[in-house]
Amino acid sequence: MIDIKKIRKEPDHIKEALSIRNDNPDLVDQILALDAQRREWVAQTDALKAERNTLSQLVAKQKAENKSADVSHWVEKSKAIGDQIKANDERLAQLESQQQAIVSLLPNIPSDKVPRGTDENHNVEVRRWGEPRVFDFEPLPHWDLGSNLNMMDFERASKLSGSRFVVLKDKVATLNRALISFMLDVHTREHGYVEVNVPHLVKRESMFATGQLPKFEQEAYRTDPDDFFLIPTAEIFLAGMHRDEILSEKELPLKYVAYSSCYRREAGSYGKDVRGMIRVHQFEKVELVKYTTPETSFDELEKLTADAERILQLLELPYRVVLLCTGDLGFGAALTYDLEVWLPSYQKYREVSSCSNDTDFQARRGNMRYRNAQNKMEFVHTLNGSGLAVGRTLIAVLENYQNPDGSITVPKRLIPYMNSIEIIP
RNA sequence: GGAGAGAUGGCCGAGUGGUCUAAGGCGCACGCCUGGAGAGCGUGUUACGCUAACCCCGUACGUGGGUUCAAAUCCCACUCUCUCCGCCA
Repeated sequence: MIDIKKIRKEPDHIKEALSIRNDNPDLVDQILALDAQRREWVAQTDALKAERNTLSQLVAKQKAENKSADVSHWVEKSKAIGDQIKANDERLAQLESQQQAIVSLLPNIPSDKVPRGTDENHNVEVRRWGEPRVFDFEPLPHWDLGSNLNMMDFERASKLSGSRFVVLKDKVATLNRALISFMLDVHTREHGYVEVNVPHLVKRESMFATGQLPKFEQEAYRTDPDDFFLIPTAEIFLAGMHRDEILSEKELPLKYVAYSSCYRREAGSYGKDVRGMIRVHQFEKVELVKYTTPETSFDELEKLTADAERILQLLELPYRVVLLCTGDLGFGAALTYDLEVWLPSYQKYREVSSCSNDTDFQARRGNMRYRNAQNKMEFVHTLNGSGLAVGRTLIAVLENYQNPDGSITVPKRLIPYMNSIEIIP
């Protein structure tokens, strides 16, 4: 959520921010018009309430002095004011909810460091790590590798659940589990994150706080009675844990890591990545979230990104880091680095992590504050990033570590997590 | 699913119709005191509106509605939390 005061003070800045994000800048004028009206009504209604209070006090005083005093004059006047207050309050509530509805549709303001651009073609590559392997045979895509091993089953997945699902079996299933444990261990033991195990069902307001709602309702799965949402990422929970709380500066930064399944409808991605398990309705992810002070959040984002990168380095998977341009930035993000791993069958780098600084955007929606050194309340900054998307990392391991005979060499660091198996099958 | 209890400031907690934004305590921040720390003393400690900003001032006791001249306080509905029983991985 963007601060209404900021919108009031620098409307042109916000309009600019909206238009470079391919969003509608006219929303700002709508908001300002509503806000001006709203404030006028607040002032007017407050004045009426103050007047009524004075009258009430007069009545009380008169009655205290003389039980039988005639106060009907005051009483009548007060009654009339009361009716007006009631009408005003109704109108005010209306204006408030209208304004709120539009403000909650505004995305975060991009940081100055974000390159301008309309779409992903304007993203800027920041660095590369590792050399894509040169194959002396034709590398297979992961769906062929998995099916040939009889460890990846798309037919049964779609028979039971439909398209965009996958069933992992045998040692590929174990490899998947190995990746999860490995990632969690590195982040908790070496990077100082606290492991959290989260519910996969959350209330509507939790989806609002992190920015998934109201704009992206069609992306989420919802349960019919009870109105729960299946989390599209553990971020919903991690970045919402301290909702309506006041943290102390001493405990910042807070660092959490959670492994969870993620559920996404992938509405509007028809025809995209239809083969394999690159884009499925249910996948697993290890998610990193930090709560920081405003002063340190951008430095902490660099560290968080490095923490995620470390997983790829330890697995010796070649990747690159991309700075997203304004047009490609997510709803709540002020600055985002994507990590993209090399996939031989695609001859391309594909996203395995997205690390963002959401600044105070989520903190405002979720009312998450801290007391600074001057004892003042301030909104915290929240950051999040995948560390990493497990399914896509699994794909990267299969494709990059494949052998001519269709077997898969287990990356060194995963061997202890694979019951010492060094090669699949 | 059945029965009950509760929701007040950063926290605990008092307040059952007017002088209550709200006692008392704790925490925290700042100042005084001190060689330093502690103790002690003093001041402050939410949001919105008004303001260039500060002060002042006004409004606000889970949410919404009702009764009343007047509601934290009485009535109704809702939401959420907790306890017990039942069911259950």
